[in-house]
Amino acid sequence: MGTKNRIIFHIDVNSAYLSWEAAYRLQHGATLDLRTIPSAVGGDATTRHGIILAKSIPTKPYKIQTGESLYSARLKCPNLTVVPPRYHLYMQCSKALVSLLEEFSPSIQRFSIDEVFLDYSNMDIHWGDPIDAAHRIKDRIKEELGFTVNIGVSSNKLLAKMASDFEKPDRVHTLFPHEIQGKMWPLPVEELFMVGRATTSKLHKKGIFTIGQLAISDPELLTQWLKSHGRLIWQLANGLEDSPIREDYPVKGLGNSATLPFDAEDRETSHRALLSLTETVAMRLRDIRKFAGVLSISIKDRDFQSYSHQRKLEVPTHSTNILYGIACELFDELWQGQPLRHLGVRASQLHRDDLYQLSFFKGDIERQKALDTAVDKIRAQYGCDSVMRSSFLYSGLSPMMGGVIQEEEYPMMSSLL
DNA sequence: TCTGGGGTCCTAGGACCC
DNA sequence: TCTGGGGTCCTAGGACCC
Repeated sequence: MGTKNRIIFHIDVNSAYLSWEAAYRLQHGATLDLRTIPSAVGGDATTRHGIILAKSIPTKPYKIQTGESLYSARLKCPNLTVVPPRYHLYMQCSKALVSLLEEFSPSIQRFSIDEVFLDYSNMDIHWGDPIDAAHRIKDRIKEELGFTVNIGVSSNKLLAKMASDFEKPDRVHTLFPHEIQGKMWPLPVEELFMVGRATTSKLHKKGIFTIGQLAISDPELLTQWLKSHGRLIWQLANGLEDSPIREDYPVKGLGNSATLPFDAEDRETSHRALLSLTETVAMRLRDIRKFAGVLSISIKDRDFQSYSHQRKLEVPTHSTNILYGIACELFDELWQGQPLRHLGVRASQLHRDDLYQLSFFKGDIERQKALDTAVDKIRAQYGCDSVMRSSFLYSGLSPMMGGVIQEEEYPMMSSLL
């Protein structure tokens, strides 16, 4: 990777879930464009998933935040139109976006479902001036896919990402190093990537309110005070960032968690929820041919207090039954008896699933593997609900909890961009 | 019926070893 | 005896991102 004269694009779908929903509905006969009215994509409050996942630009005056409860959003904006999410649709839209972008550069990093970095360095011989090319890309996405994006253009990923966050929608913005003082430093410090709620409040207490004030602070003092994070945000405030576009890199861990439709008050119900989550996690592990080296469970009680417990496995595995057994042991060691709102299961320290160590349990491993393989095949052919454990009948719990099964697992965001 | 679910990375303390 | 110190591994919790 050349360090000089890189040209990086950051493509950010405007109000992604909502735009995708609106585009899909228009293509299927709807006459009203959700993007033109105060509207939001939100979860189902009756099953305690009632939060705002995405909101339209006309909701701006109401100051509704993503992640806020529907209840509170409707207090702020009584005529808010809320539609339920369709994650499979959003993954298809994301995929279509990436496919289109791949025409313009071989070096692309999918940063999240709705954000992509594209390395345009040396691509001007094919597609011309970067700013012109960014406009053409943006316009093609609008025409061919039916939704708008912002494109940020700069010489590194951080600045490109900050640029794409400027005025929306359907815009191309630049933020080259010489523009940092004028365009980025006046912004509130909380708008800097990696400055979240906790850091914002600490910075405010020290009188730092803008990105510029952070940038001219003493990096040594920031480092003493906020450890490595202090140095990181000082560098980002100064536009100093040089990470490469990472086309593919290994997934570090994967997990599923869910807020239950009702509190789990007894051990059996919690175990059943853990089984449901473990089914999904283990199937995903098998799908990417990885063993879990560590299994973690997490719980959240009525007061939103979270606890977690994890264990390194003596023998890494992706067997549903073995992982479920460990999840239950971890749960029994962790749970204090209080009603639980939320449970999670997560696998980390992933290892390749070939070349596993010979052990006394090899016969058992092979037997578990044969069972899992059979179930995976049936589910692939007839759907996830074609095979389920009888304990889920009449339990009020889904046999495979945890969002969407991805077609391809790809790693999501890292703080290193 | 107020508060989701998917990730990555860092820190701090204790165990353990030399 | 009156209290080393460096290194690694493991675990829990918290910060951040979308």
